[in-house]
Amino acid sequence: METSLGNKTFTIDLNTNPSLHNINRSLVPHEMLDEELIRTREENKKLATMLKTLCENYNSLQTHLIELLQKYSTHEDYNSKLLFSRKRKSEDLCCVNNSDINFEEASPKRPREITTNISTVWVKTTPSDQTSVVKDGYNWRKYGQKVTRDNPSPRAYYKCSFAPTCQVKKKVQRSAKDPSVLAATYEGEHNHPYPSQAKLAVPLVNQGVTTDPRSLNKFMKDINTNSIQQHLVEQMASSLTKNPSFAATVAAAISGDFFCNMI
DNA sequence: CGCTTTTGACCAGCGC
DNA sequence: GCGCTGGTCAAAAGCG
Repeated sequence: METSLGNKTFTIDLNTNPSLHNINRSLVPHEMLDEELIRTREENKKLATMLKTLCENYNSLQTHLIELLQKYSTHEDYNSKLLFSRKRKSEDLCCVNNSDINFEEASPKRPREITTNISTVWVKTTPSDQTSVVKDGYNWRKYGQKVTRDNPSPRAYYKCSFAPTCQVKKKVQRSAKDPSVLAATYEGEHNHPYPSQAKLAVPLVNQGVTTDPRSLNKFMKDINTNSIQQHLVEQMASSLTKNPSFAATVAAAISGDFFCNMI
C-alpha cells in the first residue's frame, strides 16, 4: 500500500505469506500441532511488526494532516465572528490575532484577566449526538450557559477542574451553519500535566478537529466529505481486502494470543 | 455527602 | 443614559 499526500509518501507493507497456512498433512497430529504453533508464533511476530509499522505510518499521516490543516489558517478568517461576535473589542482583536495578549487595562470591579493562547477547535459530531461535549482529555466543570444572538444553539462555559490553580476556560457552541459541528474555544494555558495522554491523539483526528481558529470554510468542506479521513480509510481497507490471507492471518493471530505477545 | 450541572440574576462593554 | 449582549456568579437541583 502506498499513500501519497503532498510531498510525503507512506508505505504500508501487508505482505503476509498465504503459504504459511498450508499445513503439511503428511505429518502426524502431534508434529502438526508443534509445527502450527511455531507458524502461529511467527505470524504473531509478523503481525506485531505490521501493526507497529501501521501505527507509525498512521501517526505520520496524522501529523501531516494537522500540518495541512494549519496551512489553511493563513488564508481564512471565520470564527472570530462566530464566537466573539461584536462586543469586547479587545477580545475580538485577541481572537483574530490568535496570539498571546495581555490586556493593558482590567475592569475596575473584576480582577485583571490575563488571557493567553486562545485557540479554537472544530469537532465534527454525529447528527444524533446532541450533547455539547468536546472530549479533549481534560476535566472541565461547566459554570454557565448562554444563548447568543447569532446562534440558536446555547454556548456552554467550562473551567478546567483538573487542577484548582488552572485558569483555563473553554467555550463550546454548535456551529450556526452546521449544527453537527462543535466549536470549542480554549483560553489560557494548562499549568498541569495532561491527565490522560492516551485519550487525546487518535480521537482528535478521528473526530475531525482542526487546531486552527480561522480555517472553518475550507475545513468544513473536508469535514462534510471527510475526504482526508475517508481517503486514508479507503486506502487502508483496500490494501487489507486485496490481501487474500489477511482475514485468515488475523483469525490465526487472535486465536494465537496475539495481544499477549504484543505486550 | 460531595461534586457537577442548571439556570436566573448580575455586571461590564458597547452602540445609539 | 439606556438597552442589548456576552460573561460570570451562585444558589438550587441532580446525580452517583
